[in-house]
Amino acid sequence: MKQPTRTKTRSKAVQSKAPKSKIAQTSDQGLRVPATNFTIEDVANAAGVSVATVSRALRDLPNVAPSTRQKVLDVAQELHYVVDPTASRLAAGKTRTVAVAVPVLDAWYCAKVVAGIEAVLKESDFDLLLYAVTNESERSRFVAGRGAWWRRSDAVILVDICLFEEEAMRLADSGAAVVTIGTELAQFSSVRLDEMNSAREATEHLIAGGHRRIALLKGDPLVGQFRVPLYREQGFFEALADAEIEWVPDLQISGGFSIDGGREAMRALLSLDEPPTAVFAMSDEMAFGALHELQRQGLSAPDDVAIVGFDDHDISEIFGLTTIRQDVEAIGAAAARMALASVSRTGDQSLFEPERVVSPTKLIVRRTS
Amino acid sequence: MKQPTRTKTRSKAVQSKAPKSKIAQTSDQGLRVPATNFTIEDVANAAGVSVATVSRALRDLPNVAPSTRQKVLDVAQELHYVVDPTASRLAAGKTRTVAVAVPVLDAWYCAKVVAGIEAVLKESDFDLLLYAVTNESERSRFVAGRGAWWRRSDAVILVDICLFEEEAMRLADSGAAVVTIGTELAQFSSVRLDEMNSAREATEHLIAGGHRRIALLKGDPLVGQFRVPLYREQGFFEALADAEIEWVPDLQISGGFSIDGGREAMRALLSLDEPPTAVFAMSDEMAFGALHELQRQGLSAPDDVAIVGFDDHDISEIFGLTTIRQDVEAIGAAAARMALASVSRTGDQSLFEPERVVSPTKLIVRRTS
DNA sequence: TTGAAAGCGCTAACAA
DNA sequence: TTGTTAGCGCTTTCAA
Repeated sequence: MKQPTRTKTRSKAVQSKAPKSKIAQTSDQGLRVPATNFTIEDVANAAGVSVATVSRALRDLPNVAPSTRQKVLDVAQELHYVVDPTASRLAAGKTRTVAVAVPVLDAWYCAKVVAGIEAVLKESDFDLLLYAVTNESERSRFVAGRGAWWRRSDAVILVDICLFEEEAMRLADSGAAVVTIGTELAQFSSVRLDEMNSAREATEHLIAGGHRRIALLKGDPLVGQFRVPLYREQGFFEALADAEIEWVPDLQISGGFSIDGGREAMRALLSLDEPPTAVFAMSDEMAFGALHELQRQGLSAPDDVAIVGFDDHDISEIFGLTTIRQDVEAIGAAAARMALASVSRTGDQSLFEPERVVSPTKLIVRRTS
Repeated sequence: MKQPTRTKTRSKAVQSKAPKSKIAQTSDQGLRVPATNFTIEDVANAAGVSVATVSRALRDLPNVAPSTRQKVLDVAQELHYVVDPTASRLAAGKTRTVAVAVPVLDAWYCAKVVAGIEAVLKESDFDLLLYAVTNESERSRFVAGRGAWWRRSDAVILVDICLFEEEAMRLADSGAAVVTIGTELAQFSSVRLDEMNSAREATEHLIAGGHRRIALLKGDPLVGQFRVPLYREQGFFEALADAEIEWVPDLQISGGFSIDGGREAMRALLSLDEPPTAVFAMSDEMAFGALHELQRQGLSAPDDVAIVGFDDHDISEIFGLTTIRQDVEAIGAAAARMALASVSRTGDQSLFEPERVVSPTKLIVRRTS
């Protein structure tokens, strides 16, 4: 028969006290948290019950006598006992952790999303594993099959990560609950904006201001299923079409969603034979760069070129930037809630209908238009 | 005798193939990653060796015949086998994870630090658990004893988290390697700026510009051992003293390190009977707020009030803000490297001398001064 | 060089 | 209501 080596040293007689050997190491230092880590077995011995009972009591499961539960709680408290999350995970198969993947960490948008997610997870005592999935190779490693998050998290939230259909299928097979932000895939729950109408509204605002030569400051070339730039583009074009404005290809330029990119793009636009009188930037950060370039050339918005951005970045108000406001933290929070919901659902994840949330946006008119 | 229920179904005869039952579920779908998760035992069976050998082979341990190792590697590859990190942690006691605690997630500074940390951890295949430790109660829960990170991470990096001596001692006892950013504690390795001299340089720059009525835009009231504001303050005062400028208490005001706070503070300063002619803001974001308020009142920098910030935020250049530049990502990266170094060190952590890095800063003169 | 087997600390059937 | 015990999937002596 199996011989419980470790336990053997502990006397059954010890009742409402922790095993002698371990307590000794703690001594009577009062405040200090013991360097020794007690196990569930220590608690069981000290409380005079079985480990199973301790486990139940600590997790508020039914079928534990109130007095027993209290006893266990007291002992655990006294011993500063905390369940080892790793052991718990191994035995129960739950990690109480969600993995979050973002394309960049130090962009305003991503930081806000993560903040929104974290706040919600914290309420449920879930941990957050953070991954920057910056390029193609990182993405495919993360997504296909067993990324680092695998078996370390119950759910994964993809923030503006573009997936190919095949990758999506693999992810769906991974056993984790998946929620996407910014993209929408057949298999997963998602939260996104009504990109098209938001972009259309921004563009219509410019048109209403009398502009007919409007440039589009876009993001990078697309990969996978990251459709955000496409949708915004579509809204932009529809607005033009409705106003019967002819589209000039030269006025479409990429700014890579960055400040620097916006600056470069604006420079290019201004050097055109016939520069635009207005610019719709797909992100506020690109708009900042554009404003900067205007300023450098002694020009200003809206006098020389009107500008509308997208996001309502914390700093946009200072620039007086007209923009489309979105509540990024709320988006993160919503995604986190979906993730928690799927995790707590029992049964095969693929049997549940993906949930879809469209977060509202609002045109904020300021001075640059 | 112990009866291996699960294993029993697998025939010993199966040699260089995975157990029939599991393979069957995968079928011959080619690309799809099998829904079934293989275990080390499956690999062992398929390779015709013991689990111990698989474990050794996979971790590049010595005492494995080259041919055996290759065999194991091949089989593992074929089965898409990936070690379960949880089980591995439980058995080996290493998590390959570091916990990062920041006071806020959506501040420019914190996002950059986290980005720096993440980039380094990724290189070593370490995961990053992210925690926002916003208030006193969260801090004490995180730090004292067994926070959520406990036993889930080998190291913890505290970003501008203020600790009381007692809390630091508990943390030191926790068994995790600890690195602090922004603060310096006796027990832990740290990376910080030369706050005092940086602040002094900023102030001296203002004084050199002829200013004698200089306001100080500080952070919040202090808690624990978060000394950054104190050090910057000290540098500021020393510069004043050196120039024999008398200090006016009214000119010292808190802006909570936020844009809004900076705006409020500037408003208060401007409503003074004798407003300052210059402001040293302890962060660029507060400086942005201050600039905004100036602008609102039809004033500008440096004509009406000169402003110097601290950080060199991505957007500072656009505002033409004179500031103290720090390389925040590098700071995060340095801290991460220290954390990895301590983790890989064997033996009692407390026996090692804490490492201390002071990251350089630089005064960037622009238009606001 | 390899394998057998005892854990790591917990959860969850199943018995009692 | 409580206890016993077989795992969870891996690492690590200790033998062979």
